[in-house]
Amino acid sequence: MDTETLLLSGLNPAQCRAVQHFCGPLLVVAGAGSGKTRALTYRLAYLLEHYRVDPEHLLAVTFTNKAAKEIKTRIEDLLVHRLAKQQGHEFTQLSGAEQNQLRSQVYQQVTRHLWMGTFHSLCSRLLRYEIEKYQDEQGRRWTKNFTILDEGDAQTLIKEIMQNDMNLDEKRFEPRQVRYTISRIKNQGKSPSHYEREESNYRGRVIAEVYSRYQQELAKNNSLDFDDLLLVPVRLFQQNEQILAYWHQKFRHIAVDEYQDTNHTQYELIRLLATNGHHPQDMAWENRSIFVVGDADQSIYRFRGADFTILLNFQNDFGDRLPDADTRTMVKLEQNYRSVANILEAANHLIRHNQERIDKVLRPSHGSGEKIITFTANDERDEADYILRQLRYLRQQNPHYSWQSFAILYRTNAQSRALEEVLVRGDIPYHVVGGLRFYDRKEIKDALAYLRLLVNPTDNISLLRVINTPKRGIGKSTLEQIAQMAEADGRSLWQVLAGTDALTQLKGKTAQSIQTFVSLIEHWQRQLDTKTAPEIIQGILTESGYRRELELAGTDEAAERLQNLQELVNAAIQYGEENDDPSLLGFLSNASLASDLDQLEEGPDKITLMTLHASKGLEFPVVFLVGLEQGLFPNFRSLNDPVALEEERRLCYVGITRAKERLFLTHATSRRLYGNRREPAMASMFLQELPPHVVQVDRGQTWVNPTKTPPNPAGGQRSAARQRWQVGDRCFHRKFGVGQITHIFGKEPRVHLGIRFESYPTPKMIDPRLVELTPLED
DNA sequence: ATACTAAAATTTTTT
DNA sequence: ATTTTAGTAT
Repeated sequence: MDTETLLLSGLNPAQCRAVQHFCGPLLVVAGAGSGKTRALTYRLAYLLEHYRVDPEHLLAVTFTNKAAKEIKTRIEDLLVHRLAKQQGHEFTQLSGAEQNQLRSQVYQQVTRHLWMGTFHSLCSRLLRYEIEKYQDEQGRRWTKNFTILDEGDAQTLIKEIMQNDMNLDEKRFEPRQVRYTISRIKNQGKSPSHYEREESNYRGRVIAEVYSRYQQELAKNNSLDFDDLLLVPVRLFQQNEQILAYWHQKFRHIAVDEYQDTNHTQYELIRLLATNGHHPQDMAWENRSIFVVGDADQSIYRFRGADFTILLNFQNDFGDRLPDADTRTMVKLEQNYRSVANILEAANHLIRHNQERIDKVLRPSHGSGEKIITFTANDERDEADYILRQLRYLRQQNPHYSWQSFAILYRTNAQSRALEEVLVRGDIPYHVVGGLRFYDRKEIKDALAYLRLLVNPTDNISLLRVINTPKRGIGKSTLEQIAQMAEADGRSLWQVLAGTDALTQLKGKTAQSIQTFVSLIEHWQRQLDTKTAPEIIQGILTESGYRRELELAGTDEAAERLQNLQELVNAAIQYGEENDDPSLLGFLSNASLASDLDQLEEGPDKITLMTLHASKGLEFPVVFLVGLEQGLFPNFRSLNDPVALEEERRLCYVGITRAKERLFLTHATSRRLYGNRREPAMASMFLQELPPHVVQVDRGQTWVNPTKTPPNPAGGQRSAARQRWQVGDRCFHRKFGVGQITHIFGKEPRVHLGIRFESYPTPKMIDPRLVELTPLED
């Protein structure tokens, strides 16, 4: 079988057209579940294998690091099979050693040369080569050891500037808001003075001032924030023709996934690389291409600067004006391979309520399936209980469902707590994606700060983080003195500490502590070229006393922290194995840019809890979409803003289209917020926007799948479960034995019983509709 | 310099 | 309700 057949078999005609695309622009409009990742992967493999493109010339931008890894692996798989065929073998029949040999050959020749990753990771990689040629409009410069500030660090820095340097009233200027505004200004490519000219009111002047000081701080710390990571390459390309020319000729074939979530800086970057600054319509596209994949209906990152009109404008931007341009520069993938027809119909019907979109429908490949179930709960606890019951029931009815088959999706991270409590109680294995990232944990940030300080001693933020962690008796007043000395002659904190003048000015004990700290750091710095990252981390943890402090604490929390630090060492080892020339710098970038989703490995069998945003690109046989309440989802901040409301609807569309077989939509009439109850909560408008004939309301009398016969967990004794219980009643439970009712929670028919069992020290909470409970006569 | 206590803020989504 | 921040006592 030749390459052509191998790579095109099993694809539909539209997918084939996308895969076979060689030069010029192509927009692939890919609805949810239409095999877009597959098309992208095969296209890249096809470029390499069929058109013989040198892997050096490919640039592929993915939305997550995980997606990049996946696509790389899949390309490797395709190429490995192909190579085996060429040598007259069937890959799967080769011995393990031979398979590994082929894999390593493909890796050495092809995949290791690919530039594939998120915008941020690709830019940080490019900047390790180029940043020393860059200077900003103030003439400030950075070195390749720059630190990447995460969102939290950026927030803290802005807050410090606002209260320490500028004495601003926090009531009038919320640091969060200011950070957000500055990020927006930066993404529009505006300097502080540029912004001030446009917004010359008081607020505008203040924000411009914070922005200006913030950039100054970043430069002083040799640091970049997430926005700079994208902006600096763009500026560099704009100010230096030769640099742009180099990268333009290197990246002859550019592919971008999730193009609808591209922001203006990212767009500019792609435009520059693809066109070398020429007008795209004057471009000669021989041996060059720009290939983007996206779906405007799944654009959900407007708050981060994403603008889906960039996708809608693609053909104007990169296409030509000839009459048949549309058919030559666009492919539509509308065949959905993921979900049953009922779910697709609901998704199609919902999204049609949006004004600002291009009409498109997803065509089903499967039968209608079960109806979508909606359920109204009393509160978030009741909602979680309902899900627990359904989980058990579905598992019991369908042996092919494992825990991995289920996902619970919600609008806000805070909603996970109530769900988790019930899942723990119900003994259901689960994991939460998002929320607190691994790299955001205190102990991990501390360890990373040590590493950052080693490679980038000008990084004051990291220095301040570690100088007194663990406690060394170097306190606030000492640091203030040092900061003043640094300020006075424009040195960094490290330069002052490492210099001789600081020690002479400070008192004996403090000076001693500082001397010890400085020697430690210098000691580790000398190891940078000889030791590996994991070795250095181990050294830091031991020699700094960090590990000992945790060991002495002896609490569960400390034990967990030690465990996490060990995980960090493991992560560094793994990074070393996965990368050709592993460097500490690379590991640090990786840590700054890793998302929680990237950590998500194929692990033990668990159900998944995550936000709707995090679920993008994933699929599950059964999806529970919870908290469908007006004000929560759609979020209250979007209720008066039609544009924001449409984004919420797209988010709902994304959620619905994650489901392959079953979809459950729940809402609660009352929900806890800030500790007090907020009610009544109206059902989400999105529920009214679903086509009624594919929806089945679950009223709770039958907690079972209403389209089938009710289950009978009590084995014909269901009437027993219907009994009205009273406090003091005695009962028998299959597992816990004889007990007595002590409490009744909730009102019929959804009650929970507090039961004290003779065999159990504390009262158990039992749902009589869920477990068999036989009444006993006194 | 650090440990403890009271108040005040938090919740939209994230590379 | 929980978690972060500011203030005070040791």
